[in-house]
Order: sequence, then structure tokens, then C-alpha cells
Amino acid sequence: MRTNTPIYQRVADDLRAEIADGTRPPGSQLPTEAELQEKYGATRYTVRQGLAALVNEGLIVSRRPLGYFVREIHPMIYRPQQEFRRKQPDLDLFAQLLADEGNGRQPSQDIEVAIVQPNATTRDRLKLNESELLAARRRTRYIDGEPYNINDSYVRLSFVQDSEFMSPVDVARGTNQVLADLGKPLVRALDEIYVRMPKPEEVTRLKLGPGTPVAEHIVTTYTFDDEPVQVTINIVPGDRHVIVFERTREWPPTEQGASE
Amino acid sequence: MRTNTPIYQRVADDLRAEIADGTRPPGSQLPTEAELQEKYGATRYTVRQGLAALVNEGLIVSRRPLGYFVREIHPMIYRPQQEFRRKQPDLDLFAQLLADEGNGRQPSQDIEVAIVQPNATTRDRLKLNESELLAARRRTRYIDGEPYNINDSYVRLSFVQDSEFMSPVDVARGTNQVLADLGKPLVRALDEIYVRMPKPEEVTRLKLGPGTPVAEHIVTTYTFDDEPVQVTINIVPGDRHVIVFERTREWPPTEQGASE
DNA sequence: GAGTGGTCTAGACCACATT
DNA sequence: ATGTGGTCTAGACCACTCA
Repeated sequence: MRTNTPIYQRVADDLRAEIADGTRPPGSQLPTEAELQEKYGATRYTVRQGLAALVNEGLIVSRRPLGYFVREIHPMIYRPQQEFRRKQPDLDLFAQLLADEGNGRQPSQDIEVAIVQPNATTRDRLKLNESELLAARRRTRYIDGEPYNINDSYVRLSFVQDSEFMSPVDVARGTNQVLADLGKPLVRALDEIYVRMPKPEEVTRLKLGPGTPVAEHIVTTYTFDDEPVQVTINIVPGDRHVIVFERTREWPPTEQGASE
Repeated sequence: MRTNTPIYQRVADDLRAEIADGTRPPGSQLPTEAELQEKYGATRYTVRQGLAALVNEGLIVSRRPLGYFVREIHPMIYRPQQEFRRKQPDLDLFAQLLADEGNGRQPSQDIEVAIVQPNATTRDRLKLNESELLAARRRTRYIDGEPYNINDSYVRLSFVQDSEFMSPVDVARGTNQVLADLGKPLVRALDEIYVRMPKPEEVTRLKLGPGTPVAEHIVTTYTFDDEPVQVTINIVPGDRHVIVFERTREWPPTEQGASE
């Protein structure tokens, strides 16, 4: 049997194995390109190809001109359920979640509001006709000044014009409460999660490193009579979040519960 | 202001823009490396760097020796909720989901059972002590022969030894029913979703192209008295799935619902 | 056989953080 | 000042699929 593994693959495989088995712990420095050239008797191009593979897997990062380092990740909890159910009017949910975790990191956010034309995503989900405009409430959320996620909400402009929804500051009672007060209580939500590589705009807005995928979490919320009211698009970087939710069912299952 | 964008970046940016605006639709062929060299007056290395960037974003694929093509994706629905609640004993859930979608694709699966030592993930979630062994039930699911996802379940060996759980064929009534019959009805689930690039083993097992992230969906299921019974690890390729679930809440919210 | 992308060599100049 | 990685040139040989 021939062993025709390309050299750059062997570079990648060897380093990956050392990272996986703990020989090279998170934060530790990898050999320099020059050292790898020597070790494998290959040119710079070839060892760079191997390193690039690991970068694109999100395993290592290059900190020029210091060298390559094993990536460290610190995911925080992202909880769609709690977000939907929250009621406490004092803090923003985001702050609550952090408080849950009991660490001392400082949350903050940017809020921007705008009037926009629907794109395909929002138009389909809100069942809009062509001409209808949307109110957009766009938030970027930070921890200790580092961006953590993007949270953009869209509602028919006619529903929220001149309401607090359009005010680019934190709304203490929550925008869902604002919508409820306007006669649109949200009682049902449909969640979709797409997993993909980020768009360049998201890379810059969230300062994403290479090899960092994102979850696009789209929430469509409805009133009792199944009228879609709001679409929220969350962009959640994979290296900074775990998405967590809980489910229960009655036992033994009723016909109702079982057929759902 | 200087415009010092590297050439390979311009190659990538130009092509990405053309893909985004529909000039280059999914499935269409991109210029060859030679054509791009000519267009940008650069060497092969440089245009390859630009193309590699798009490959790693999951936007294009190389089909040697045909050339580069804009990627086509066909996501199917992945529904954690239904999976948990399902009851119908005739079909495997997987077949049900496809039936829901009404397309004619043919599902199939490989099933493997094994006795394994717990790894960190399963040990933490099942609160195992050192020596305890696990029954592993590993499934790879296919559509029309193409792998779609991985679904590995782990239960304390002592719970399921000599039960149907250990039989490497489809269990008509569902393995959750088997556990219920063994006195471990599952009434609560904790879901965690991690978004990351795949490990090499996952790349081969699921035939993933470069630039394809995965969701690692870990479900820990509990009895009424919060005893963890089963850990299921699903590996869900981002290019073939949308994760979908629904939520409702009572309105107006009760104290109970609100503080949850 | 022609043309594609995959792998690789052997050089070069540059920007930049640390020392 | 040194050494790092970032960008780039100009070649080469190969494996593979398609006509």
C-alpha cells in the first residue's frame, strides 16, 4: 500500500492530533513556519497550506507577527426559550443571562432603528404585500466591549410607528410588551436555525476569525390567531455561544401530546 | 486614502458579489484559474488564494478537473421537538420528517451498537462514576444514499443490557419506548447546540465539502425525578438542514410562566 | 489529447509587534 | 533590529475527466 498523503496534509494531521490529545493546549504557541519547513523538509508554501487548513477548521489562529496559537474559546449560554418567556422588566435579558452565569463580564449594546423595505426572508414570514414597509430595530450586543451577537427585529411599520419600538434606546419593559400594549400580544414562536459560514459583513460586524461559523436564528412570532407580527434575526457566532433550550412532555403521553 | 486591498481579496470579493447578486446562480461554472490569472494579471497562486477563500466560505466547490462551480444547497427540515414527542410506532421518525416534506427521496440508515467507556461529554451529562460502561447506539442516516446526519445515543449499559436497545436494527416502537418499558420514561430534555467546523472523522463519515460547518446537537433526557438517562449526540451538517422548533406561552402570562 | 485543478519548489519584498 | 506571518512571482509535474 502506498502512502501518498500530501505533505501539507501530514502537517495538518500531526498538529491536529497534538491539539486533540492535549499535547498542545489552548493558548499555546505552535511551531513557526520556519520550524515546520525544517521538520518536514518542505517549502514555506507547503507548510502554510497545512496551517491554513487548521485555521479554516477554527482550531488555530495566527497572531502576526507572533506566530500561530491554539485557539481558546469561551462560549456563553444563548437561550432562545428564556428570551421568549422573559418578563422581568428591569434588566435587558442579555444582562440577565450573564448574571445567570455569575461572571463579572460587562454587557452593553448598540441600538439602531430604521425604516426598511422587506427582504425575501422577512416578506415571506410576515406575509407582506409588495409595498408594505418595515420598522427595523437592530442591536449589536457586546461583552467587555467585544461583539457577541446581532439581533435585528422587524415589524410592520404601521403597527409600531411613533411607539417605543422606534426609539433607539433600551426599552425597559421589553419590546414584546410594547407590541402587546399595541394589541399584538405574542403567544407563539417559530424558530429556524441555519448553520453556515458568515458573510463578510458579519465577519467585520462581529469581528469573527477565520474558521468561525455562525448560527442564523430566525424567530417568527405570532398572535393567538396566527397572525405573524415580528421577525427577529439573530446572528450567533459559533465560537462564543452554546444554544440551550429545554423541553418537557406529559407522561404517559396523551393522544394530544403524542400526535403533535 | 490608499486602496491596498490584496489581489486575492479582490478576486474573492468580485466573485462573491456576482454570486450574491445572482449574476452567477447556484450550479453555474466560475471562470477557470487561467482566466482569472489573465483578468487580474496575477499568478496562479494568487487567484487560487482568492478561490480558496470562497471555498472556505462554503460558497463554491471545485469539481476537478471540471472547474469551480457555485454551490447548490438543499436543506431539509430537522425538528428536535418532533423527535422528542413522536409516538407513532410504525415508521422511524426520520422517514416521517421526509414524508412531511412530501418529496420522493429515499431514507435509509446504518445502525451500529457498541459497549464503550464514557467520554467527558457523556460522563458529565449522565453523572457517571469512573468505571461505569455505556451502551452506544450509533446511526448514520442517508437520503438517496447520501449521508444526512449522525445520531449517536448513549445509555448506562446496566439499564439496557439484553434489551432491544442493543439490537442493531430499527426498533419499531422507538428506543425511547424501550427505555420507558424498562422503567425509565423520558419526560424532560435539555438541548445544547454547538456550532463549529467538523472534525476530519465527521468530514469523511458525512462526506462534507470544505466550508461546511456542523451543528452538534446534544440532547440529555431525564426521568420525572431528574435522573439523566440518555445522551444523544446529533451531528447535523449545515448545508443540508434547517433546525426548526416551535414555542408557545400562555397569555396573559401567569407568574409561573413569567418567571420561568 | 487537451485542459482542468492539486501539489510543490525556490525564491522575493513587506508590515508589524516585541526586544 | 529581529523574526514573525502576509502577499506575490515564475516556474514545475501530476491525476483526472471529457471529448
